[in-house]
Amino acid sequence: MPVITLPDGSQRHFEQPVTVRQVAESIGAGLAKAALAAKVDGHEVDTSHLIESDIALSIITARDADGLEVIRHSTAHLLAQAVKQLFPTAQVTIGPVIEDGFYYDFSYERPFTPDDLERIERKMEELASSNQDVTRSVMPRDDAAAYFRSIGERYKAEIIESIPANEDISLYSQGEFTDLCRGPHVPNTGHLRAFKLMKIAGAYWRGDSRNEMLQRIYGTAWPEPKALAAYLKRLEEAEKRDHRRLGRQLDLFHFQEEAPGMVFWHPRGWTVWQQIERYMRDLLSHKGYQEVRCPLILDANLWRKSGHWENFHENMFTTESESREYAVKPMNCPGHVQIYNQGIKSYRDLPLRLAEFGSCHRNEPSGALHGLMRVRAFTQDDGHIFCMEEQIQDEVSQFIDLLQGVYRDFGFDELQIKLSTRPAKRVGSDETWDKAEASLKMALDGKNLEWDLQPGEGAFYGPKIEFSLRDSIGRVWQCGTIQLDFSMPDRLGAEFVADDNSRRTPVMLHRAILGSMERFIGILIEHFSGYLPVWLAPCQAVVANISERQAAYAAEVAEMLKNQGFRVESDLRNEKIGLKIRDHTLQRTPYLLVVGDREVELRTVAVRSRRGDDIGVLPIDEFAQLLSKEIVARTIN
RNA sequence: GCCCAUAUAGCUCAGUCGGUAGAGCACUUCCUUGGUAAGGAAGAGGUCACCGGUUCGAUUCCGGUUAUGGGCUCCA
Repeated sequence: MPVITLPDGSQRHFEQPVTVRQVAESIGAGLAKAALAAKVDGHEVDTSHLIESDIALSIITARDADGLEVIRHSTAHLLAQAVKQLFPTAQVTIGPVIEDGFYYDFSYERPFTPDDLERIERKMEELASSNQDVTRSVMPRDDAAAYFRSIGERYKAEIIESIPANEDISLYSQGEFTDLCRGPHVPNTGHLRAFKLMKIAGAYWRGDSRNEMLQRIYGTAWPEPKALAAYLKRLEEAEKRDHRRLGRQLDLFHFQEEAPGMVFWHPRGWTVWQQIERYMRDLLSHKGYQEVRCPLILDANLWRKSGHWENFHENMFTTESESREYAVKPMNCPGHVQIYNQGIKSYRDLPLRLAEFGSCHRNEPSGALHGLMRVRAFTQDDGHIFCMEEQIQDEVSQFIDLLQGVYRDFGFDELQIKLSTRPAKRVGSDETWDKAEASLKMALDGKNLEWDLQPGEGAFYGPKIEFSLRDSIGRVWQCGTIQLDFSMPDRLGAEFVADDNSRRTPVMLHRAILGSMERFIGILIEHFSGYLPVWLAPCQAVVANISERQAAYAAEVAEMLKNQGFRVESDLRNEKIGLKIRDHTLQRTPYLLVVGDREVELRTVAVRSRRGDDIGVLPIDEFAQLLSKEIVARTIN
């Protein structure tokens, strides 16, 4: 005689065991119809679940986040069912829910084609509208494994066999199709009415590149068609802000076949770069860093000593001359250690902070390249701090302040922090790791920051903190990092004279705020959808004349503003003002200064923003003040 | 690196069931001197990514290469 407590605190008494569905019916017919699954004392169950004892129950519908997951998971099963019907020899593997949808991996004799995808989707629609009941059954593990082997599902059987032998396995069936699954699932395929198959891709079995490549089908699923349409719209909008597309449209950079993964920066793109570099340079010099510059090519023996050759030599660009082997630097730290090693350092010299806009080359796998986000030639806003163990916490703390200020200035308000601690394979004593991890924790907690622990995820040479920012459409990008290194200073022979006249090895902190300049600019372009803040915009204002009569004045205004240090161009083309407005608006130029006869006479400019706002008619120096203010404040508009 | 797809004018894309190609925008010239998101006309522009094969003939079919896109794996 179960007593069921509902989320609102009310209780329902039943004379005998009831299913979730019956409970829902007792509350209302609408809820019974909408019920996809339920939570019983926090555990997710199907609507067919039988309740025999007193529990707390909440019904899950499509409106709940959990409900959406159920829909997506059930849609993945629907996909598998459709594939099995159309391609009986295909074997099913796994089909999990992912952000915005799901995928399902199949093993099949040939890759699926876009045509197949359409056929599968049509079949899914057919199956969904045939309103098949989805039923759950339970089987001992070995029986389940034997069952899947008997129907030729080798991968499923393998998955089941990796589950402990004494556990029961739950299976879900709809029509002729049965799949291993923890559940829960929708009670009937009729609940699945807004889905779309998105793409096909190869994926390795169990995520291991040594294994067979499976056919993965990605799909998206939503509670209703409207939500699906909104999602597709969202994808379209995201595509419009793709930095590769904007890079071409705004004439910022290009790639070409002769230099895969390496950027040709155009004047406009390079202007953005220079603004960022100048900003960082000023800031770092105020924060006690000294900027340096190291050779791009170094003897392979140095990379052997640093340990990089052993681990990454496949990914390094190499060259040779006069029988000597060299490598193009994939990172800057060994170079910085060479600078540190010149002369004898005293503990009084520490912390010593070296910074470099370090040009690095890594021969990334061709398939990994992606616009500015993953390149082979990149520039890190790199820095290395040589210090004593007891200085770590303070340095980390200062670094976090610096980083937060930088992200704020670039218009990122949300920060995610992860602390990665000692991995199984590591160098350095436990005592050193204890101290190092504690310093990082204390630095974070000292600022009241929220952070996630990633145990075991640190580098073999030391623990690290990673900083990610969230962009305007919610994507998270890891940019900043600070890593302790107990290994390299020792390997490369860095030391200092301590206050007791002993020789000691300094701790080295690797740190970057933007990460890679290329990638960061890519992120900025997408974050702002090309509407870079005035302080970063390659061109801050264009002076456009209405007719030829004002050409000289327009050129004069542009010249005056340029002389004051603003990035201003003039547009004296023999075109209507409407066209010029369109062109420069599409170019995301923050301000368009229109000059006609009226403006010439009063020596003013009619100011229009790229958002289409009429700022009014201003004297030239008043506009210059407005621009200055925005640049200093790093206003985002 | 692996799987799939794609590669035609500066850009976005048509097209050729095998007979060496077309649009819009951009570009050049001319007309127009126009007040807040596209004024008009004419012209020029392509080894159809590259290499090879089949064929009387290949941009088209086949194979390879390279690059790009979407994934997978990887990212010191």
